[in-house]
Amino acid sequence: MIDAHLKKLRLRDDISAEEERAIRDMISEVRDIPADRVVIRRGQELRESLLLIDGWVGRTKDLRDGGRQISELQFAGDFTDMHAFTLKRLDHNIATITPSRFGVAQHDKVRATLERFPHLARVYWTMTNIDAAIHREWTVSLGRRSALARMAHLFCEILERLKVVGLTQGNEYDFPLTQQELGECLGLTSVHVNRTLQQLRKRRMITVEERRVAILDLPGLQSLADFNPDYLYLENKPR
Amino acid sequence: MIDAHLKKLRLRDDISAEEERAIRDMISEVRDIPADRVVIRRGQELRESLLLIDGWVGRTKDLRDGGRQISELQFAGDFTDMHAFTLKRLDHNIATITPSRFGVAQHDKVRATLERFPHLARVYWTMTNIDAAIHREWTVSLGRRSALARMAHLFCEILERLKVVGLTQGNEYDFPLTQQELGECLGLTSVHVNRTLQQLRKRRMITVEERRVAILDLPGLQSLADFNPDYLYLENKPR
DNA sequence: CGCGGTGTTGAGACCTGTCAAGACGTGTGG
DNA sequence: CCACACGTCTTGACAGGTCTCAACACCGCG
Repeated sequence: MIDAHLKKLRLRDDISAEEERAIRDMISEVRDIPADRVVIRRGQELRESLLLIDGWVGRTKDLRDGGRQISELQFAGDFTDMHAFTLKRLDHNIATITPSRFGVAQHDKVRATLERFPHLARVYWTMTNIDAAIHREWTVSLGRRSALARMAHLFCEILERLKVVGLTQGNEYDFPLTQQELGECLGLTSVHVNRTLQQLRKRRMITVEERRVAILDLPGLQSLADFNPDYLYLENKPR
Repeated sequence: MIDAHLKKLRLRDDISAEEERAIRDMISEVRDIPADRVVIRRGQELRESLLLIDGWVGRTKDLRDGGRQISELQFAGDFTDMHAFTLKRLDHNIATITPSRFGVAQHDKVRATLERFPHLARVYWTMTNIDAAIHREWTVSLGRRSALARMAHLFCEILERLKVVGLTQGNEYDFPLTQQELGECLGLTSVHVNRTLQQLRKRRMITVEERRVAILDLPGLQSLADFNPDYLYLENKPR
C-alpha cells in the first residue's frame, strides 16, 4: 500500500528492512477523500501528516480575486504535508484533484520514529528539500519561461516523477487535470492553456485526450522546455 | 557574530544555552566573498554549509538564453544552503549580491550535532521548510499577481524578514539590489521594474533612493500586495 | 431533457517586453 | 586633472504575448 512511497525513498537512499517496518508502523489509518476537496486548510493546527497512497493532489493558495494558484502537484508515494510535522500548520491548502486515498501518520508517532532512526529524519528532510527544489523550478518557469515552454516543462516533470513510482507506460501517463487546473499550475488562464496545448499538439510533441498524456517527441519537448532533471535529485546517495 | 542567526531561530522556537553552544561550535571558519560572485555552483558536491553572517545573497538559476531567475533572497542569519546537508549538491547557484561574510559548517560536524540534539535537527528542518514556504509565495506572486502587486509583496516580505534580525529602522531598510536584480526576482525586465517602481513612488507608498527603501504607507502596500505574513511562520512553537 | 462543467474559438484590450538612446555617477588610466 | 569606459537609471515608440469577454459545442449526469 505504501510501496510507491518506499520506491520514492529508495530511489534517493537505502532504507533498511527495520526502517521499512518503522515507516509502515507510522501509518495508523487510511482515509479516502473525493475529488476537489480541501483536505488540509491553510492555518489549521495539525497533529498528523498525510501520505498520498493513490490519486492526484495539489498545494493551492486562494487569492483575493477568487483565483487560485497551485504551487505543486503530488502523486502516489508523496507525503503531502510532512513539513507540517515541524511547521505545525501550513501556509497553503492541500486539495484533491482526483478521488484520493491517504495514509495518516500521527506526529507523536513520527517524532518517536525519527528520534529512533535519525537516518530516517534525514531522509524525510531530504524529501521536503526536494519539494523546495520543485518550487524553485516552478519559480523559474513562471518567472522566465514562455507559456509554451512552461507547459512543456511541467509535462516533463510529471513524466519523471510518475516514472519513479511506476505510474507511466512508456512516455504516457494518466493526466486528470482540467485545462482550468493546468492553468492554475502554470499561471495561465484556461483559454490560453487551450491554445498552448494546441501548439504542442500541432508540433507533434504530445497528445492529450481522454485524461491521458502521450509524449510523442520527448527530446523535442525537453529541449523546448529547457528541462534538466537535476532538480528532482533522482539518485541514490547516503543522506 | 551569529547573533542574527540565533534571533531567527529563537523567533520560531526556544534554543537552550547548551544548544546555542553546539550551534556556535558548528561554525569552524569565516569566509568573506566580494559582491556578484557565485559562491556555490549548481551541481557541485558539498561537504559544508554556509551561514550568512553579513550581506545579501540570492539563490539563482541561469537560463539558456542568458537570463537569470532569483528564487529567494537571503540576509544575515540565514543558512544559505543547509539543505545541501541532505541533498549533497544544489539545483541552483548561491550568488552574492553585496560583499558578504559567511560562517562555514562542515557537514560531519552538523551531522554529529543534530544527532546529539534531535530538537535542533527539527529546528533546522523547520528553517528549510520556511524557505519552501517562501518559494511557494513567490510562485503565487509570479503566477497570479501583477507586476505592481508582485513588487509590493516583495518589499513587504523583505521588511518582515529583516525585522526579525534587527536590520530595519522603522519601516526603512538598506536595499542593495539594482533594478536589473530586482527584475530577476520578480520575473520582469529592468525597464518594466523601473516603470513599476515609479508607480509605487507616484502612489506615495515607498521611496527607493541611495540603495535604501522607505515604506511610506505600509498598510496600503500590504493591501496592494495582498500580503499575509503567515507564510513566514513568525511565531515561537515547540518544534 | 436540461444543466453544469469542460473544451474551443474569435475579437479586441492591455500588460509587459524589446529595442534604442541618452543622462548620470563612478572609477580608472593617462 | 581630464578623458573615457562602464554600469545603472530613465524615457520613448512599438511589438507581441497573454488576458478578457463572449459565444458555442460537447458530454456526462441527474
